[in-house]
Amino acid sequence: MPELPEVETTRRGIEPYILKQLISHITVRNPNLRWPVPDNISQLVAGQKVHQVERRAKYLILKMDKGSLLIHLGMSGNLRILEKDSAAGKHDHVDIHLENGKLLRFNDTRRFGAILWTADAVEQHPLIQHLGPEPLSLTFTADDLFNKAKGRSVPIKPFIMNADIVVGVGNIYANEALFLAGIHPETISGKLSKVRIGKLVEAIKQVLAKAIEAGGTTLRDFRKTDGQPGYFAQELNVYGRENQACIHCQTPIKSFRQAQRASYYCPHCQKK
DNA sequence: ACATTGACCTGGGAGC
DNA sequence: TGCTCCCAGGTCAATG
Repeated sequence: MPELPEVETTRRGIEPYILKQLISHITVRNPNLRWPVPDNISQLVAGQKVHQVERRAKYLILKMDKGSLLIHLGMSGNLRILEKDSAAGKHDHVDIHLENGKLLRFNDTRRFGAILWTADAVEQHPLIQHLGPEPLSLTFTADDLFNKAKGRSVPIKPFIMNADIVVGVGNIYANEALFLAGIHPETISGKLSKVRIGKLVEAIKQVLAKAIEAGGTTLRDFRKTDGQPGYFAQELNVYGRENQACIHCQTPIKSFRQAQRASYYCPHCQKK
């Protein structure tokens, strides 16, 4: 479900309800997520206050008194704020109870998500430590991406989806950014000029920023924490638009499988 | 070090 | 209706 804009939308949705609140306890109905939810998670977290609600890549980080709670939504995860006695459905795996009577509920059909605790600085955590720059930060530049692409033979699409290179760019926004930059998804990363890499960097920033503004992209099950869909789906130019006319030249959008993911592009506007 | 593929899991839709 | 197959927003681990 979520790429960076959807995770950021979720962060903004939950922050007002959990910031400066005390967590009373955590209920785990099914600990079998991508990694097991620690069986003592409730003892680890109970009684602590939430000091900050951050996002790093697609991780949500709740900074507490004695450490941080790391939450990843995987492909199908979502978080909702509910009243404490709300009935739990089939895929409502974890409830984080607040002392104010609300609860933060983690729902994840496919269970690719994760809820983990770390007592150390999150930057040192093995899942965080290797991550590349935030795409919307000043550290993500044409120079940075160009230097990383040097000598690399991977096609540009899987390259920008690699979180070691830059974080937060999933399948939807990789397709969209490449369209905006006029770059064919199969272009060899190391063969792109600095100018074209610069266009790509700007396209990634633009598409992610606009998607956050729109509250993310709702395709199937993504919902903001208030239950409303995100509205970026109507601004998609290529993703999911196979055989439909390109908005610039009317050429039918093409689709193919690349690194086991669906890629979409305009054969006229996007060159290798 | 880098590139590629498989694996995890559930549900929805297409086709027969 | 029901079965089988393919697909889905992520990303780590294993393999060359």
